[in-house]
Amino acid sequence: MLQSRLLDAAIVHFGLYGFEGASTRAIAKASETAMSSITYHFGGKEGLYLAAAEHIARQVRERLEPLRQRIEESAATATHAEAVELLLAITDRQAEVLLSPETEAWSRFIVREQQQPTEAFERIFQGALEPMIELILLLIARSRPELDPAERRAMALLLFGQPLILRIGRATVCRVLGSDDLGARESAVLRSRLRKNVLCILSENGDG
Amino acid sequence: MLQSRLLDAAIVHFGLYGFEGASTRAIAKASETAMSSITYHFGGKEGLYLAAAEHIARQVRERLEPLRQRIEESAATATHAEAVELLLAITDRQAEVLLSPETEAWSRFIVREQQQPTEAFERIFQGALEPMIELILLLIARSRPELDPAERRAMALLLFGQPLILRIGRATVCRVLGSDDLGARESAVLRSRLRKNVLCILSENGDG
DNA sequence: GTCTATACTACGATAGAC
DNA sequence: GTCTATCGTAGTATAGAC
Repeated sequence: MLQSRLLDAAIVHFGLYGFEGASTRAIAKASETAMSSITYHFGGKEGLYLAAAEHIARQVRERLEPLRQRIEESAATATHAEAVELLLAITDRQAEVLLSPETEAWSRFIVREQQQPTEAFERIFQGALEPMIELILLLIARSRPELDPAERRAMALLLFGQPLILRIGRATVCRVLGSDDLGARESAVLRSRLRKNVLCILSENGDG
Repeated sequence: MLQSRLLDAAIVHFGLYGFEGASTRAIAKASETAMSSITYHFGGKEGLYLAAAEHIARQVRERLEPLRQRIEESAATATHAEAVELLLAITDRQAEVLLSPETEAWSRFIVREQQQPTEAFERIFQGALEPMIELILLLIARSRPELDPAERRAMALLLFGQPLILRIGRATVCRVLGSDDLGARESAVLRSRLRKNVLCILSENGDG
């Protein structure tokens, strides 16, 4: 489908070169169509950009959906141990998604929007990031009810942020692990360590 | 000084718009000079880009230097508690730097290079990131000698990565904290929570 | 709906005045 | 060292054929 080919190419190009740097000619060429198709289907470069943001949000949401349903069903009645287990499931799933090659282009797009938010950030935030963070907050409220709300939010952000280096600092991760890319071995070590970190943070036996 | 004005403007523009998206005309205008000064001083757009990367690496290194010296002096003989204290000092300093407004432009530049590394990444990595991670590794080796080297590297990366959301996910952090920017109150909560997280991870009383 | 052709603007590099 | 002027290339948008 032409529109979907254009959206995929748009995410790659906007992610790599930014809104200004990307060229509608190149996006059209990668989608094997003429540049003016973009005007026709999306109204222009800006319309394509916003549609690309929504395309990303939709796909991220779809990947989260099974886990979200599972959590919404059980969060209200979960014990401390169950809440911790669900939090581990979220961060591990997040790491899995961020480690998988197909999210590379999405990530580049989202990171640009974080650094300099436009209308597109709003769509990605509300469509993908906010639901995920709300889930994390819900589970933190059950597993660490003694913390005050501001600290729970800080904790949610830091938990959510921890796996981000796997994608956003990819070049550094590879260099430090002495590997050209993150294969099964490297991924396993990173995810295992991430899991232990999350567990430590949630049980908080430090003198915190 | 003209060269330094050009470098500062270059970091801002390359960070915002990427290498292709940034315009040498705009950089020259922001530096109140003619575009051909860039050719004269840096040989062209690419030369300016690499010089900007080195400028960033140098400034990051300078900010780390006092802490680095303190750690190099004491790391070899540090007790477990001292090593943990120095690690807390590193991540807290990192958070402080990432929260400060002046690193906004650097961050945008570095993040672009992480996502799509060029020769400029090499200069930033060797000049700024690698020294910092080596310090973290040194201290982890002293505070958690029982871990095998691969896991120590994974731990160093995740510890190093945890504060990154403060800068890279700034738009999300602000939205979740319900604040337009990160003032003293928000920064204090985040840094305090970060400190507790690092402490938990290093003492590892989870079942990990 | 998708194409080609074209109008207009902005880019980087460079030559040459001072 | 810094400027202005100019060249060739590439960008977006749009009109109109089919």
